[in-house]
Amino acid sequence: MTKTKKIIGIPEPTVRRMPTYLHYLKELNGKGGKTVSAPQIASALRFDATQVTKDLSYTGVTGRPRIGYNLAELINAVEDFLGVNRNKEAFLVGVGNLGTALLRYPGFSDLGLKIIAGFDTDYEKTGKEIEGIPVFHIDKFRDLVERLHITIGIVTTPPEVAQQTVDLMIGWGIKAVWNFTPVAIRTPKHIIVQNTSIYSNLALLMNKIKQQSAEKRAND
Amino acid sequence: MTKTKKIIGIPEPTVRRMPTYLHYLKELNGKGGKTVSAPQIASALRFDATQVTKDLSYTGVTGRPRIGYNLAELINAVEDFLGVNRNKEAFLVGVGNLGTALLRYPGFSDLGLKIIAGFDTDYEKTGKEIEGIPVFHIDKFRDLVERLHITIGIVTTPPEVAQQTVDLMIGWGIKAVWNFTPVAIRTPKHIIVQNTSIYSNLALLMNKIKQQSAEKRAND
DNA sequence: CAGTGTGAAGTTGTTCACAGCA
DNA sequence: TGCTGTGAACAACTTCACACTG
Repeated sequence: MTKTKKIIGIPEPTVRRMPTYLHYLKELNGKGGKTVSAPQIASALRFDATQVTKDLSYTGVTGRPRIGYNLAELINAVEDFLGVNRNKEAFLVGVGNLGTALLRYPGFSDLGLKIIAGFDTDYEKTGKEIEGIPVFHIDKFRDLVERLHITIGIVTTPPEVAQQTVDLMIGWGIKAVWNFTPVAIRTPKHIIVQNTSIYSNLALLMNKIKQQSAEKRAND
Repeated sequence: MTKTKKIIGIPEPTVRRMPTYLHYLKELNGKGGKTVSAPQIASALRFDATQVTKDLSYTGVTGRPRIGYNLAELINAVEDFLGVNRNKEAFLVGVGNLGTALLRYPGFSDLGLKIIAGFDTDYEKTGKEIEGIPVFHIDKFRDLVERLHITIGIVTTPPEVAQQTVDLMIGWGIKAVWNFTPVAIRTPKHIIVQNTSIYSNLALLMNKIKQQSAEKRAND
């Protein structure tokens, strides 16, 4: 049997919401909370209570009626779900504005990602460290990926060179790509790609604004 | 009649995809293309062809069988849809790593957003310019919002102060908030909020990686 | 035919309704 | 009574099927 078994099947929106839960739960924990209920989470986060229950059920925790979930246990379960402990390492290519900001960003470790090095083609940018993370010339990428067994590549290059950068990265052994450019990247099917476009979110914002003013106009 | 009419009702995923279309269409245009078909777009972007057709239909353009869409016309329609021309102005609060990167980001104008000024509480950061955009102390916010009629606020503060920052901004006249913190912000219902969490995307990436290794293990 | 455009079917995600429990 | 947990109804989005056109 060659058929690939589908193992988990967690709804994508659920995964998206997990970091939000984690953030809130940690905040609660910081305030000394011991238990938390789904309705409580829902009202704080403006989610639907049933949805919270369903989402949390994917982590495997089980709560108690009238009481809710044990906070520490729940935090652990969510962290486990997100794989915070696995502590994956990544390389980042394209040390421009966005790339630099990501290198400086302290929060990735909260979700178990550590950026080990940055790379660029511009010799002006290489040879330094940013927040303790070294920036190398792209020439070093291949060698370092192999030696350090890095499998995740973050792409923050200009869009024009995004595809060729990813092609190279994959050739050099990268298995998962986090793409911050607006380019729709082509990869072999076994490569994991996560696109993160600030533009999509901006488009949503602008559209909401447009819609609201249209409604206001219509109701005059 | 006080009932609020629902005017448009465009699917959110469609709005999200629009900037991707726009980017690809402009690229095509740069190469001298004159027409483009939905299947062509779909194969380049790895989308479903019917979905492309449906998405584009929301812009109001109409294509021709056997030929496709007029490229220039289509780009115009998509830009119009996204409101690129309306050219909205925004203030940004929290000139840290991410805030600085956003101030430096050249691409927002592609979608009609212009960041006019940055604000921070830290006097170390104020009084300078970043990429030509002045950074003021938060004390100046209220006055400038009123004088310049700014309605969009971008929040890149530390999470701990995100809620209070937004409360202030709204008190001072901001109508739409683009929130880059992981905090679920509470606002009056007439305020527009767009959350953009890098963590959600990272969670998605990590989850895909986890799932893939689970599948591989299961198929051994 | 190779494309547009659309109504209908299928799939995925959300919300409701309620059984079970302490 | 206030919560968990779940099966069923509902809503949103995607994909399919096909009629239509130059």
